[in-house]
Amino acid sequence: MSKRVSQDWFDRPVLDLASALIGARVFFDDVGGMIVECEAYARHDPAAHSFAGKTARNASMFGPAGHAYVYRSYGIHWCMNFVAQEEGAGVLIRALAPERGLERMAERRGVEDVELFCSGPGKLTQALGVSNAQDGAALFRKPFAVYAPEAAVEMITGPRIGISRAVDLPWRFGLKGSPFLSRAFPK
DNA sequence: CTATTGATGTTCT
DNA sequence: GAACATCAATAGA
Repeated sequence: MSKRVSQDWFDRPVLDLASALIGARVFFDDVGGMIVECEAYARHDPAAHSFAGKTARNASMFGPAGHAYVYRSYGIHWCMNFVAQEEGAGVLIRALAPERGLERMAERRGVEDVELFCSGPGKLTQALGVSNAQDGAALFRKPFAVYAPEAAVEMITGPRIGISRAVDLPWRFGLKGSPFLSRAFPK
């Protein structure tokens, strides 16, 4: 396995962080895998939760880089972001290729198909056991661990999913050809 | 395969 | 009241 990163690795502009995260690995309590899909949300981005300013929900986005911002989505799911260098900027982790803790993922998700464990932002938090208890947690300390990519990866980009503002920005990043994406990238 | 809908906490209007 | 960085179940082509 490649090098486990420390806080300074996260301390970079949000688009740089998002592209660096494809091929990186994230584990929570030794459950996780390779990041194959993510999206960048910038400080003055109309689609970002931080656009209208700091609130109780998004406070973690305004904290230091390298921490988690976890929010409730549609009243049901949890979604996890990695906070970047700029205030109010973060990267939504959308899909993982599962590598460790497969048994626990299957239990938490209630499915057997590995491709359904982490192929979406709500799915992967359920598989890893991440919830609002991890909002604001440091990603460079236990029980989290993040590892930089081992080698260069073939990356693709496209419009972000599930938003209605700034829909044309190509700030969704993916590992080309991965079977673990939440959806295919448009041609 | 695509389209539709129910679930439902928090934020926004 | 409406919208929302989602998902699973269901109906139809």
